[in-house]
Amino acid sequence: MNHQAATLPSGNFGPQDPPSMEAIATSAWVLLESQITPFTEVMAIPGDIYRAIDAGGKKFIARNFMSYIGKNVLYCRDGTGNDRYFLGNPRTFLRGGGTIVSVEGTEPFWMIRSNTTIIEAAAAHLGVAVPAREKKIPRPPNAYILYRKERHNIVRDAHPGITNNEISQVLGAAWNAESREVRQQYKEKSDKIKKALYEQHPDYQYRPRKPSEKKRRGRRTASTDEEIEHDSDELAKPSFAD
DNA sequence: CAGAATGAAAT
DNA sequence: ATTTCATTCTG
Repeated sequence: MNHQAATLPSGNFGPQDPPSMEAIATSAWVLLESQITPFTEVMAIPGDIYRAIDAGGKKFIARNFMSYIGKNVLYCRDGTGNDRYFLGNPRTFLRGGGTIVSVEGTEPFWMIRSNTTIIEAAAAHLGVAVPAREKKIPRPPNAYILYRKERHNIVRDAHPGITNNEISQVLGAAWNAESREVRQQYKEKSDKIKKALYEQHPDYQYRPRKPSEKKRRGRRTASTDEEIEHDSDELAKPSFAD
């Protein structure tokens, strides 16, 4: 990191002496990237750096970060008085206690609960690859899943009162006993389905939830009383001091 | 939701 | 190496 924040040209510099906007954005990204952890959902960008980056650079950074968190992102100005901006998924901002207000035809604004003032929002739509409301695309079924799906009812009818778990055991054994040819056929089927999915959703990407916060929406489980999920909010959520 | 089976894909 | 989730449905 040879470029420090202070080194970055702040504000305006003539078009005659452009220190390469690309270089600025790139070094800014390098700097920002260092603050990314597996739990990062929101990135804090120092005001001077933010202002030194042009629209293209912001887009560039936004894209990079998007690929990190796999979510749509939005720039927001910090409303707590700190000279910095946040980049992250709108939902995360909401979770932090803020409110994003979007007036028709206008760019979205971000408001902080404790603040009556509307904070100006920066660059909104990154106008790309963000299908806005991309519904959750189910991951494609693998060969065995297809196999099981097919015979589920069959086995079910053949064994009154059989439980699903048992069906899984039965079909699991059947699957392993199946010839390579047969399994290969299902494999091809699954590949075909997968391929179709990728064609239909070019930007589809499997994104498993963070290990251990599985099928649990909103709540925290302390089954064994182990360490409670160290909230990814720690870093994710901009701290709003009242 | 857990769970049971397998496998793909992500971390 | 480990974890999620895709399929299905009862408990």
